[in-house]
Amino acid sequence: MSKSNSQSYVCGLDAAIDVVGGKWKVLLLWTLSEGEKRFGELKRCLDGVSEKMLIQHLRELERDGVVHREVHHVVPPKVQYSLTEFGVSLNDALRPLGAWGCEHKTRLEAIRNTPDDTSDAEDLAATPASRSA
Amino acid sequence: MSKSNSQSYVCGLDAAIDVVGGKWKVLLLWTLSEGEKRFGELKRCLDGVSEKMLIQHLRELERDGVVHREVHHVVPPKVQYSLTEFGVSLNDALRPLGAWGCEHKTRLEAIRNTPDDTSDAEDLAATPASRSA
DNA sequence: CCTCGCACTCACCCTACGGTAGGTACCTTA
DNA sequence: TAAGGTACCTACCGTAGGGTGAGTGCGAGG
Repeated sequence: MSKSNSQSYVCGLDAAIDVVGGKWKVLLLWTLSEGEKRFGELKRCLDGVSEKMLIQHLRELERDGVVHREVHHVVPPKVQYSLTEFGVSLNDALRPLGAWGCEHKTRLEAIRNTPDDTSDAEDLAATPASRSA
Repeated sequence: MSKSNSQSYVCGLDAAIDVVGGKWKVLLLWTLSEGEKRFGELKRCLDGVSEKMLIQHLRELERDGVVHREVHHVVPPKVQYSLTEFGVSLNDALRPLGAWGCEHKTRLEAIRNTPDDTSDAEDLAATPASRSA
């Protein structure tokens, strides 16, 4: 992502979103929170991710210090990925957000699956009808 | 964003990230958490956002039900944006993440400002010949 | 009269994010 | 001998996310 890279984050949220803002990043964290996993396992767990993206995101997460990469120099290559304490703390910080998303996910899915309502009938030129949150 | 749009979210985190995953979304939420603000105010608060993105993100957040848009039909147009209860709950859910980011933001900034280390000396493809383990 | 500010809209452009496909070095199994 | 698995790398390519700049309708200020 790197939305505001190479300059100061405003409130910390930027930083966090920056770390976690890839397409598969949160899935990776989520999956790794179950425990150590190797590359192929992750690939199978995420199901749909391309190897390129998996590696890329793993590298970024490693670089950010949230995942640990352990290479075993054995004949069929074996690499274990796991969360660092940093990553665990990140996962903890993400938990409320996950709960929020879980709680409202059906609603959000519904919104996103509507064929684009464009329900701005009451825009700058219509009756200010009663709306409710 | 819409990383996995029109299909089920895996763990709720996807959904949340989807809502909040724009470049300025979290900043918007953060800014709006201070209270009702009008368009120009937001523009000045975020400082650097283009009007297009501001509107776009505001629209998306409105569509997701996290911000409320109130149009006053006065001669110089006046539009007030505020958080809905939904948005407030989202902000609450984001707070730990913000705290996490705040706590580690210097570290993350440092990582992101390093001119790309590529410190993988012991990789799988480092020494092409001498690797018999 | 000209311009500015508000709150947008529209058109164009460019980057980077993400996907696809093919290749690598080594060993195991059929 | 061929196929397959492991953990990658590399090049190419399409799209969408984001940026720039102009225009709009209206009143206020210089």
